[in-house]
Amino acid sequence: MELKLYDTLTREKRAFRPLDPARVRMYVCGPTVYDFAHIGNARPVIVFDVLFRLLRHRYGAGHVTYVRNITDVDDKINARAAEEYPSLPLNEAIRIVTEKTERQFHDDVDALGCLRPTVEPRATEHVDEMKALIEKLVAAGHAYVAEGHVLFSVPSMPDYGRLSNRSLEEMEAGARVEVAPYKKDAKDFVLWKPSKPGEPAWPSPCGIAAPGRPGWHIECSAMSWKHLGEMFDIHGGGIDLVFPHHENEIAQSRCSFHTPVMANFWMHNGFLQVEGEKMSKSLGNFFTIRELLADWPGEVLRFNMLRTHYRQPIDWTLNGVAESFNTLEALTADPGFASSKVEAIAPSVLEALSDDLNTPKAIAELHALHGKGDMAALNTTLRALGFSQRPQSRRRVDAQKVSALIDARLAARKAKNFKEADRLRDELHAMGIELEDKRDGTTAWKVKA
RNA sequence: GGCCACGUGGCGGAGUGGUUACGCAACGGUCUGCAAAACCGUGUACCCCGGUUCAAUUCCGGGCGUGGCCUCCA
Repeated sequence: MELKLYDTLTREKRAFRPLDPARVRMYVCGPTVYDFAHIGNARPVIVFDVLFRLLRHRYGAGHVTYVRNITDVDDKINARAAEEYPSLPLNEAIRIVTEKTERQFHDDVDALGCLRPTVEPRATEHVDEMKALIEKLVAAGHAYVAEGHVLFSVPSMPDYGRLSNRSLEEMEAGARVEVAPYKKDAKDFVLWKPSKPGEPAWPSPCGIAAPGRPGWHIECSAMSWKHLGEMFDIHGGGIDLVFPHHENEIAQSRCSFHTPVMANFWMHNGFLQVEGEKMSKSLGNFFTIRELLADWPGEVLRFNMLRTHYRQPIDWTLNGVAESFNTLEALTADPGFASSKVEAIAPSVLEALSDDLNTPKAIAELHALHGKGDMAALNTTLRALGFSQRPQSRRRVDAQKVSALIDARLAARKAKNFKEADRLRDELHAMGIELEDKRDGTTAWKVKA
């Protein structure tokens, strides 16, 4: 069956046909590395990992190129570096912050069962490409130099705004920010700006004497160009990036290369709330991936994320995660799951995923395989979806104490002192220990989620 | 204010113009000293108001609610 994907640009679900089936190309906006990634950041990483796996399955692992950038030049990074390492030169502090954060990010998403992208380009290693694009845009009349800045001229692109479905006139009316005096038009955005002393700086393009640094959007145009070409198949990210980030990427890339589209499919994952409220530090419901991994296995977090379709809003709740633990534990109970490393996607699951990544449906199909007793298909499909191990509770227990209590309970049972036996079981239960009396007279136990 | 999503049983969530989604939880049963696990069984829900229709949760219009973007943000 064919793969159908929803395209934000055309607002329709349609058949996916790669420009070149021998090289399917996907770009996803990656993290700005200045702090631990939060659970909202995890959503696109997991969602597009599933898509990456699906594309590899359909076109062959060697025929899919997945690029996810690392933004390592940004005001927030500078601020964090200055704050954490005030005694170091800023550039050195920045390097420490970005490298450390990148490692943390990798550790976190590895634990979530995500494959590494084919390429993870860093913005600071693509400044030459950014400058080349900026030069092209100026030469083509789509950008201009003003007071050491280079600005993209939004009115120079008649169909600017198609992705976010807003017309130039509408944006005119909605302008709320104070307009910098050097801008020809309020909507124009920065491609290059001067660096303040001490800030990261590179020789400027377009004959600007003072050193500068790139604007926010140009890096993605540059890195996708370098690694995927002038046009490619899929561009993904969070729905909040539609405007202005992706809109501006499109403007930069299309006006540089005179292409009808930048990517054939624009995919955006929905937002995440926590316990029914917007996640924010002030509400105290802000969770980093790292914090959640302390309490829950990564595969449980992954499963919980995939229970909701990627375009739907997701309400991240403690109850939901606990339910995911139980469900995933049941689905991975077959001993064959742990022993086999074979990956394969069962036809029913493939069909669900091929319908715009319908992961809730796919999970229902996993339950159907489980119900039918088709454990081989279930196990290999789970692995293909990135679930590599059965969830283990993160509760810490004193195993010696547990076995002592269990021995005492077995003794009490033998003596038919059932009141004492039940009391001991309750005590263990309070510690999060679930008992299972086997037929052979022994007692197995496990730690609850 | 403009633009855009979403609103299904206790919870998650698929899907459909007329037939049981599925899962979790709960409840009943088998099993057990009692439990747990496992297995069997039990749930007729689709925000509101109009319209179209023989028939709407499903299509159309309006309303209400929630969230997102318009400024850094997945």
